[in-house]
Order: sequence, then C-alpha cells, then structure tokens
Amino acid sequence: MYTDLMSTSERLIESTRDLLWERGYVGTSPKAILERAGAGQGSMYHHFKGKPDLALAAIRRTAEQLRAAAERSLEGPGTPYERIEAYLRREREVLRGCPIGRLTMDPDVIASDELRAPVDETLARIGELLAGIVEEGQRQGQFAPELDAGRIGATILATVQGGYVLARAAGSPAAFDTAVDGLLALLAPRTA
Amino acid sequence: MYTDLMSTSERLIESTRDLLWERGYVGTSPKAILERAGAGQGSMYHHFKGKPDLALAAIRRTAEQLRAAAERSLEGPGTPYERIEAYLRREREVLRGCPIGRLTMDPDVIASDELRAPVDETLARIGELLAGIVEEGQRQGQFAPELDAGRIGATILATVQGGYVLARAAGSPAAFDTAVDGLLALLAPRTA
DNA sequence: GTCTATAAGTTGATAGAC
DNA sequence: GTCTATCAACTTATAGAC
Repeated sequence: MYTDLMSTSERLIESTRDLLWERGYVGTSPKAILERAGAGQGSMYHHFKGKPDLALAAIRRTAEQLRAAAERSLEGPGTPYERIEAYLRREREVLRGCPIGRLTMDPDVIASDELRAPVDETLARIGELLAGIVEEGQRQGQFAPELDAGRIGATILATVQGGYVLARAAGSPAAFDTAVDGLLALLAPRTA
Repeated sequence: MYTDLMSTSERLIESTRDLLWERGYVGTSPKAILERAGAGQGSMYHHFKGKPDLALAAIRRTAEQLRAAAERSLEGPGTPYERIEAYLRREREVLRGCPIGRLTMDPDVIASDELRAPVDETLARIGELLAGIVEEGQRQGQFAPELDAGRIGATILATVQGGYVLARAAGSPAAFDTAVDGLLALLAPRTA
C-alpha cells in the first residue's frame, strides 16, 4: 500500500509496478491496483486513459530502473570479467523473477508494440553493454579474441533471464546461482 | 479447434494445452477452453474438478512431450558437444516461448505445488541429462575437466529459457539463436 | 481531482434437465 | 455424458455528483 506521501498518480504507478511484477499484465486488474493505491476508479481514469496507459507508465519506470541498476554493476570498477561477475551476482529478488523479462510471457504485452517497446529496448541496451565489456576484455587479452562479443553478451543476458525461470520452477534462488556459476566458469579469463 | 476424432475429454486437454502455451494459466478462461474444444460447461465439470484440475492434466502432458523431445535430441548420435548442439538447435517455435518454462511466470502456477511440480521435474530432468552429457564429454577430453558438469547443464538450460525471453522481447527468433551461438562458442571443444 | 453509481460482459462454478 | 440456466463476483469503462 502506498497511502502516504506520494500523489495519487504516483501511488497508482507504484501499485501497478508491484502488481505487474507479481502477477503480470493479464493477472493485474484495475480493482487490485486501486485497492493497493488507496484510490477510486475516478482517479485512475482521470490520470490515465485506462489499464494499458497506466501499465505503460509503470513499465517505463521499471525499465528505466532496471537499466540503471545494470549500468551501476557494469560500469563499476574492476576488470571486464569482474564487472560481468558483479552484474551476474548483484543482489536480486530471484524468486520474484525479472520485473521486465517476465513481461515477455504476457500475451497482451507482446501483442502491443507500445507495451513491448520498453521491454525490448531495456534488454537490448543491457545486451549491448555486456557486449561492449566483452570486447574490452578481448582487447585486454582476458577473453579469447575469436569470440563474437555480441553473441556472448546475448548469452550472458539469456543466462540471467533463464536463471530466473529455473529458480522459480525449483522454488529456490540457488538454481539461479548454479546457472550463473556455470557461465562464469565458461567465461573465466585465460590468465586466472 | 479440436472438433473431430478426439473424445471430449481429449479435446478439452488439447485446447487447454494450446491456451496455456499461448496465454498462460491466468490468461486462460474456462470459456475460452470450452469454445476451442467445442464443448459445454457440463462436459468440463464432468471430466475434471475445475480449471486447476484440467490445467494439471494439460501441463502433465506438455511436460511429458517436452521431456521426450529433449531426450530425442540429447540421446541421439554424435559426440557430447554435437548432441548438446543438436538440442540447442532443434526446431522450436521460438516466438511462442517454452510451453513449460513460461508457466514459471504464472503466479497461480507457482503458488500451487501441484501445478508447479511437473514444471520443476521436467526442467530438472533436462538439466540432469545435460549435466550427464557434459560429464561424458569431460571423460572424453572434449570439455575441460575442472568444469562442474551440473553447473554447465544449468547454464545450458538457462540459456535456452532466456533465449525465449530475448526473442519474444525483440519480436524475432534470431535473438534466441544469437544467445545459443554464444553459448556454443564458449562450449567449443578444445580439440576442434 | 476524487468519489460513487452504473453498466455490459466475463469468470469460475453449481444445478438440474435431457 | 452433455447441455443450458443460473449465480455471485469481478473486469474494464463511462457518467456525473462533489
């Protein structure tokens, strides 16, 4: 519940963010949003055109925060390998899943170019960041020069997204860590 | 639509399988199932206790088929690396997502131990198969002996599951292949 | 800006006829 | 076994009062 401090519009967006993460777009009803935000129907339809419009605002904000969190890990100190490890091992609420990645399993999100765009852009951006760091590592001799940095970036990102799937299936965050450990072993610098 | 040949009970299960794949558990209503199966309310509640019971039958069948498909690729001919490649490159309807993996993003599936069990067991089984093949490759000197086979198996499975996420986000199956290509490069046998 | 009232359609399930 | 009727609750949205 976001009943204090924030404006009604803010509370609606934050409530929607929570529910999209927890239940997805299809599983989130306006009623549930309004209850969590402590607002009435009128407020929602005053500030937003409807459920898709409110969801878009929520998704955009979540996408922006995820991108920023990824950049914090990836643009931190350390060698390329260390920065990739920092990204892979950064604190996550693994069993909640990726707040952006999970939206790709939402049929109504995928059916809407507008709702899908921030999801696509965010994952593409993180993939590019990862690819850039792999390239940097190649220039420093840390990674094999024959690797395609773009592909490795995609593999790293896929391992993270798939790690969430395995962890939720198993009901345990350890499954995420196992997949990450395997990837890090495969990426381990030649001169360790 | 499954209006011919099958029994009503079969048509209900097959319709549910389709819809669970397409829209997930939360996004699938009994009404939609009945329309697709060409059956009335009474048939569904005669053969099944309700939506969760019908979904369980559908999920179990899909899980079994996915396990069998994975085994066909992984227990085929070729070196360990070649069998892993065959599994990774086997024909998939990438943009539809993994019919089992996608269920992990369904809150009602994850909330039910009964519905989650076949999902967990299927992914665990495929992960074990992969780990076994990695071990075999290690014995043959194809993969580095210091790798933890269980972890690498998890990484391979995670890359596949994450590949679906990236492809659906991008709206293109190519994103799946890119992640797989990166993984295969990292797994490439020493004596290529 | 926010609220309640209202509405047409859907959800998931039960009852009972055939 | 299969069907339709019925049900209370929910979904998404509009109208209009305050």
